[in-house]
Amino acid sequence: MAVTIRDVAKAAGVSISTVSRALAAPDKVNEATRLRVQTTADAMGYRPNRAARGLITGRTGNIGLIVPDLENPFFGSVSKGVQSRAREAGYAVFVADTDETPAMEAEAVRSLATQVDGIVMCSARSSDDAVRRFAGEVPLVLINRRLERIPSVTFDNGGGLRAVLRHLVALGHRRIAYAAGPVTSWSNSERSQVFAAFGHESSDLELVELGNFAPYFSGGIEAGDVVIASGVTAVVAFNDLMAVGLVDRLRQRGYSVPDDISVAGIDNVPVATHVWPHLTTVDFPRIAIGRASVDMLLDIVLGRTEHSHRVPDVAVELVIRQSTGVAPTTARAPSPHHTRTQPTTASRQ
Amino acid sequence: MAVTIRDVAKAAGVSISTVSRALAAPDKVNEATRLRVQTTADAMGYRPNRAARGLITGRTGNIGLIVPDLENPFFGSVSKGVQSRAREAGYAVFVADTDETPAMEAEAVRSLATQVDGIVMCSARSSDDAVRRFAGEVPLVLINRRLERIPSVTFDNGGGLRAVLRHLVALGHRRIAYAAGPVTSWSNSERSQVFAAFGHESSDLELVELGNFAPYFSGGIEAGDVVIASGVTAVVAFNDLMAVGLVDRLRQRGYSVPDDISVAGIDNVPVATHVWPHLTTVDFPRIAIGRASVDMLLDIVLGRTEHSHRVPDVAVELVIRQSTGVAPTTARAPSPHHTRTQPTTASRQ
DNA sequence: CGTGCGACTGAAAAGGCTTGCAGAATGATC
DNA sequence: GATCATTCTGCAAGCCTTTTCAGTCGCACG
Repeated sequence: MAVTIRDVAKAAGVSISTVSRALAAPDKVNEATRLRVQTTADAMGYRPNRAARGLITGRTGNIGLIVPDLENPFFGSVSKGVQSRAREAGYAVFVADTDETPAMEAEAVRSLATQVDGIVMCSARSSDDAVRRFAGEVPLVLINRRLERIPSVTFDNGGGLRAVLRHLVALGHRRIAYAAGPVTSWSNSERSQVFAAFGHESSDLELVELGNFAPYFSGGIEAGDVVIASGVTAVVAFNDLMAVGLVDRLRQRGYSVPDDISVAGIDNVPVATHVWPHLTTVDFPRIAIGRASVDMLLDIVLGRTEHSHRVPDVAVELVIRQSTGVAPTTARAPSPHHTRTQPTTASRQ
Repeated sequence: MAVTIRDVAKAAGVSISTVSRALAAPDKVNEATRLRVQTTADAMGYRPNRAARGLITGRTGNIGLIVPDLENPFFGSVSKGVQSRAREAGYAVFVADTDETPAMEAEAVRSLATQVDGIVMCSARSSDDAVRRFAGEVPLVLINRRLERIPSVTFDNGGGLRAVLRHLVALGHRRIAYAAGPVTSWSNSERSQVFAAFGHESSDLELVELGNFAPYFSGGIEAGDVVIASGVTAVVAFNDLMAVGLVDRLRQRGYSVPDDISVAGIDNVPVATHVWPHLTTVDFPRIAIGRASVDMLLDIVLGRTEHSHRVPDVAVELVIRQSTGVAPTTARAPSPHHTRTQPTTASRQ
């Protein structure tokens, strides 16, 4: 059915070895024959069978990408970055969605391990030990999780969160909540620590951690009531999705954002500017991160690992928008509905 | 490095053929040996090399998924559906993101064709001829595009749009716009036709098509000004993302949704309920669609194609929320800012 | 005890490709 | 014209499985 190297060889009147070389190692073959082979190959629509090639070279030309949730725009962006860099490098990419469960991560690694040259794993939900085991099976690069001696690309989680907190403090907030994400999330635990430690920067600050909540809109809805009950004037959510849910719930309950309560997210996913008020958040260059992870993986796979195994935290950026404002003087009770004057800021994207 | 069937054979004291059979065709081998082989294979962590297997069986156990934009939540959901069904059936999936360009679709098909058993192609942007050519290269199932003699799963585009239009008419709207999506999009052209044809259902209706606009938030921003200039009282956008951009732009320009202008989207992606007002839209069961497409592809690949080549349009559902309302009596000029009383509707998801 | 049968098992080919090695052809040198 | 160095090119092995085909073995039956 498909045209094989043998067919091309016959058509071009050369041996299969010559065809193989003409296509893969152009300088080891006479220019004239090379051209002839190339032409007939193109004419016949020949495409080398990568499985067969992989069998002998030991490399598949594929990489795997494992993410917790493809519906989450954060991972969509990362996937896009991984995609594009991989394609440039001539690699195809397997994607596996694990529904945020460690079990499926293990399964994905097992089933992918044999047919890829390496795996990029995003926001791994598995235990440290499990992740180490994965790395033993197949070249592995972690995104958004740091683990001793495992290559990873991470971003400055702590710096981002601190920037948000300083911003809120500058606006006069003194009682601030962190709406935590999944317990199994490495970045959640890092943020949680940074949040707790922030109390030392300035005293007279009351920091309360709430949750954990699911890293979705629904988690934000749930968090909304808890935030209200906690009596804070500002809340930072684990991610933008949760922040958006929070804002929605607060409005439902009759609270105005940011007049009664300020809300900030983390991630700067597109939805952050789709909602009103536009979300104050922390921007991660997600596509760049995806691309960087592929570069790192290829460095390892191709054995050109000169540089360190860990990309320094990529810089993050506090993006101040309309969901955070000065702390209310009297707070607490639902304010009457009032529309603020329309900011004229153009929306991003 | 990796443990091969030969290693297992040696360890279990049998031939490689026996190992192969023990694992793949349990009834063709003595129960005792089967157990012994199974055990040692497990103990050694043997995983058959799928490339080698594919070489001989002609099947790879992989399928390809091609989508225009992974960052678009619509395709994220579809991917998730494809994912989960494929995994259940023991298939791994390659994903390719084409950045909405026909050229990349062709490239993706070419590079995937040799290493998958079939491809699911979502919202193909290529010409009919090109798509036909793809289908000639590899078993292909189309999502969201109908093409004579090519298997596809589509949804009732026309019915969805008509439902929205009837809804708007019932609310008293007489001048209604359709903000069109990409020219290369099949569903856009179908919607465009349905929209134009709708004029016949009731007379005294003024239907204007605007665009084309990009199927993103940014496209909606652009569309917003055009909509205002057109003087309509209601607009249906090509998709939710565009509708959200539209709403944002209208608010920026001082128009209230739905008091001055009603806006409806199509797709019911999560963001539809993340924004305020929640978007009136048409719901597609995206995950189910993804799953169905895999079923269909496998039917073809495995040669069990009893049923027709085309899944009947899957049902869609009009979801009425807060972005559409009764037509304004005097319309046109930006209304003063006024907040409507808060609906108490619970948000979905 | 010889024959035949069934149930298992093993040898070997095949699948498409890369690559080390040897052979052929070409050209240059003496 | 013969020799030798250079390119090129072809042969064949090998990558890991599956699967056909033939063979072994034990056992029941005559």
